[in-house]
Amino acid sequence: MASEGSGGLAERVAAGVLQEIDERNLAVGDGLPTVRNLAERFGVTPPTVREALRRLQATDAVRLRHGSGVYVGPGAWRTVLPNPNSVPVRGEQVLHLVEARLAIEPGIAGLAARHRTEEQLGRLAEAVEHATRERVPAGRNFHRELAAASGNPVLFEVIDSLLTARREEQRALRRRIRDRGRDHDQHRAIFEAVRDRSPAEAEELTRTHLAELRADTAASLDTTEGKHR
Amino acid sequence: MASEGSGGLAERVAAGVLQEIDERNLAVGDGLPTVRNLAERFGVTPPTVREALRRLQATDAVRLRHGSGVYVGPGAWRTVLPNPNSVPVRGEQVLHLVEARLAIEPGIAGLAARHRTEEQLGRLAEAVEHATRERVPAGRNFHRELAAASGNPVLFEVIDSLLTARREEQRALRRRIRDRGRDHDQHRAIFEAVRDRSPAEAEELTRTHLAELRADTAASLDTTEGKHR
DNA sequence: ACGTCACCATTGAACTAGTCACTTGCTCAC
DNA sequence: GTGAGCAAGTGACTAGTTCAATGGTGACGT
Repeated sequence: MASEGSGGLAERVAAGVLQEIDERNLAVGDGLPTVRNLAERFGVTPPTVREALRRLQATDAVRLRHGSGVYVGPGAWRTVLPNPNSVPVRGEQVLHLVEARLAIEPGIAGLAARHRTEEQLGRLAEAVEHATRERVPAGRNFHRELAAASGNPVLFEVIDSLLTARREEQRALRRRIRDRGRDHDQHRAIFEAVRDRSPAEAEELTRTHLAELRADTAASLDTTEGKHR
Repeated sequence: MASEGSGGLAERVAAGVLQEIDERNLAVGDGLPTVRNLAERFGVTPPTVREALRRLQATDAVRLRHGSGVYVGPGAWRTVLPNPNSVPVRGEQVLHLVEARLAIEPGIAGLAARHRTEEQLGRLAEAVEHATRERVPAGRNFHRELAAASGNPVLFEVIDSLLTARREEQRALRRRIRDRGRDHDQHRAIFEAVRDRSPAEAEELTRTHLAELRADTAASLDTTEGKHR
């Protein structure tokens, strides 16, 4: 009796849940009805609802907390996502990842220097400070905040996806190849260019920063894979 | 009895399936074991396997064909994906989408002019010709081939994601605002710059091409939403 | 000998019914 | 007031079964 949409039942339920999130203007963290409730609401059984929720969970559109409930996640409104299914990856791909950032991020830095707000600048400053103080991972947060300061959420999502993808491989690589000091100095320089609204300078600093990262990555790959190639 | 990994059973099964795809060097289109087979192999029941497969289906890592079997999809090795759950979107986001492309694609055109192979050039030429001949959507294929010619699969995935996301909204917009003739001329000009290995020219032509698209999109949004804002 | 079509085994899709395990909040003893 | 513990609610998973789509196989007609 149900409307014969396209695709399976689970897909239609997923679309329905998403539609409800949109119509009721639910925000991230808000709770959804229980699985059983959704099941009878859509005229299907719990396992089918679970399939639909798994599909939405893959893109972080919903979050399932065992024993608690189903909640809205931040992935519902994104246009581009990192692949949540990390297949082990060839070293060559890590290099492609860095080169993609080298192609994209300088322009973003330029946009950030032009369109940043005071609040975004503050968050960027905090990222620089935090990394200097704590001596932790550093890079990830800085580059995310830089992308956020561009004012374009889609660009932020792209950079966020590139930084998230293959995070573990990147971490393993960077652990042995980079001295953090230079990273921090370069980050600070980029920050200052953004603060002073100097697009060209921010762009160029970001380009050299990532070019060095690429060179280090390539060098590391040579020494790592050189023996069996 | 199973190893207490992290997350639910379905998540572990999904990881296991993915691992098997990787270990057995399966290619896109290859068939996977049946649901029942996978179920007993992982020591779970069919519904749980189905949940895992739904999760993988969301990113196009596997494809389920009713009555036939489960097959490997192209999404298993991607690093960035378009959001498969299209929530209706505000017009402002469409503008952000175009502006993101404006920030990213010129650099890609430059890379394509530098690193293109003859085969990639041929595919790009075919995209231009096909659009001119058939008078069909055009843009999508051209920009995809252009990104492919950059030689960086990650950049291709980024552009592909931006073109896929909100495809219907973009189509609806472009239908009324663009005369295809100018699009084709500009595409052809970009193609010639790539063919002649002129990075700077390819970059600049792409920039103006997308800048015009952005302007048209912005104008269209004004007339569309102007009345109720 | 060759092509066409009906048939059927295989396989995914979904349901029903039920058990298990985790979370949370409330109650009650201290 | 505070903490331990109980109990209701909820998601996670199982087991067995029915339905529907696919794709190959073999009979049939040409």
